[in-house]
Amino acid sequence: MRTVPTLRQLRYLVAVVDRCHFGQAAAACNVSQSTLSAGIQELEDLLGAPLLERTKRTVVPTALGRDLADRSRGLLKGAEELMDVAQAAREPMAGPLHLGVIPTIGPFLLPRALPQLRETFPKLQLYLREDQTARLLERLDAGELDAVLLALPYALGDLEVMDLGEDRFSVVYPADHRLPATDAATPADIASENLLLLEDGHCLRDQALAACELEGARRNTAFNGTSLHTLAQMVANGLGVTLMPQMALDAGIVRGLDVAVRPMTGSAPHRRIGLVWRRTSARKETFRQLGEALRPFL
Amino acid sequence: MRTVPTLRQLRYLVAVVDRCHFGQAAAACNVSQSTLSAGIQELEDLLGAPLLERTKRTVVPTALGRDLADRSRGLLKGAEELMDVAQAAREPMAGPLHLGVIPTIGPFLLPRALPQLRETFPKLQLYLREDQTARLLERLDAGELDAVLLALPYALGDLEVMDLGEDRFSVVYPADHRLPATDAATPADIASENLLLLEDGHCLRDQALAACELEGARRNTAFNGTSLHTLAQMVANGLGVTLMPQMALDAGIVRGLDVAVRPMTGSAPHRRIGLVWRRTSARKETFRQLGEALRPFL
DNA sequence: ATTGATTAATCGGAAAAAGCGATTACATAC
DNA sequence: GTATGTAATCGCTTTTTCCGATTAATCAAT
Repeated sequence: MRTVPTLRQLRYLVAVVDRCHFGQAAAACNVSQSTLSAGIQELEDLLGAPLLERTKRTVVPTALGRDLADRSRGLLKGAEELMDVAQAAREPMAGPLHLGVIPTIGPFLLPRALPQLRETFPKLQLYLREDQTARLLERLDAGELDAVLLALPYALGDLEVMDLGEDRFSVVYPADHRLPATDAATPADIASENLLLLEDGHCLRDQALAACELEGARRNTAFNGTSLHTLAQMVANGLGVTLMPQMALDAGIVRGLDVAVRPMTGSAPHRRIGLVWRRTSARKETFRQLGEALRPFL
Repeated sequence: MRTVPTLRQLRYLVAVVDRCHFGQAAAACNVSQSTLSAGIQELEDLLGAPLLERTKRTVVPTALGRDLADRSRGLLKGAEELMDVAQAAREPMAGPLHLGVIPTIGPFLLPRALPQLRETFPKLQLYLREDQTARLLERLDAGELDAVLLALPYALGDLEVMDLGEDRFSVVYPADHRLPATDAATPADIASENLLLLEDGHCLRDQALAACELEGARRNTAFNGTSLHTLAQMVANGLGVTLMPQMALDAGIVRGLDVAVRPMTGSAPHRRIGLVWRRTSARKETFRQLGEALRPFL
């Protein structure tokens, strides 16, 4: 069991490397300059190599110093995470939680679910960010978000997923449309129509096509909607038909519009709603409970 | 800047979680039982949550305790790595180094290079392991190897690669073969022959085929060699022709065999020799110097 | 039930460390 | 030169860390 540097020493190192100034680094660490200076020297003695060049009037970290400072940042972050894990274990449903949501879920699910969430978890401070899946996952990876509420299937990286349930697609078409008013629409019905979809980047676009076993390549791209509300308007104006998730219909997205809605036959085309988080996250229990609380609203 | 646990406390936690016994854990940490006991309590106070269940006579870690112990192991390992990085910066070419080598490089390159390496880097303790690329990379990932000497192209993960140079393929055929004794062989020449290759799993098999722009699918698989030496014997016995890297020829693999060797025309088919290591490795400078020292032997 | 053995927690005091303020040493700017 | 800004050093105090001894609790054997 070798002697290793203390986190305190590493914190000092990081502070100096960041600022190239002992005095300021000491202030940032809330210790005196002499204390910090001594700490750095201990570290250099222990490692047996210089970490800082003190020539001239300025301090410059050596290559080794920079390398070790980088690694130290990681270690310090890991130590902070320990605190987070413990805090989350003590009170899973308290504190700030940064949640990402995609635009085809957020506006429909959250207005219904949030009041109940606030009541059930009064100490939870929920910060929401709405964006497309890819960008939310970037932020999740970067640690800016704690979890993301999105639609599956989607090629996720090394994340943990909690499946919250399915969300079926229905066909929305103009009320005076020639489609026979039978119970359910078939993929063939849709294939013969002018199918309106969200613009590229929305996962719903690909998921809807895949779920209905339709080819996306030869789609009419002249009429791409920027939101599900836009799409509904476009259908009401007779521009074509569209696929709409049940969640949006439940939220009344076609209320007041002169359109008709039909379920789809057969394999019950749907997307799945999932809550995902980093495999290393400190708050898995928090997410699990959050997911359970959201489930009834699907 | 929050208060975080000390590495010392984390070491205590890991020791207890591993052994479920304060006394043994204390002994393993070279401290008294009272010291360790106090350290654990500090940690529990700091985190505000119990890490160990002390009911009955036995100690059982809580779920949180296990989780934190896992994370702590990572942090402690990271701290040890700091020491390694510093040590490697002080004396790059000293200490133990576990190097993996593939079978189509090791037996030809190392006998020539090792004496010189030993002389140039007398303090380097080189431990060698010979295996196929895929398995070496697994061990590299697991931290059992520090670096791997292999042949490219190969689909590597997130590794750093140092290119050491190219290694050309030549055609080896029986001395009495009908091939005209022109200077160089073409891919077409080879395509019409019974081409002998190493058995599956050897990267050389695919690399040779790719470099010569030959399709591998319809190859005769009845005669797969288990080593380049075997292949050379098979050619001498008139079973077909084969592709041999220059490195093996230089090492005299066909010496005493009744075969002929011809270079290949055109795009000079070759594999590249590379030294790879983990992007997070503590000893990049060591590997760089090692690579430079190996280069002249290609 | 009593005794003995094992184990973790607790306590008092010693040793080590971490920290501070003041001072020194050094380089640069004026 | 002198003033200024900076890091290193020194003496001293406070805090932390650690140990050995003791206590309290549990379990096993009698």
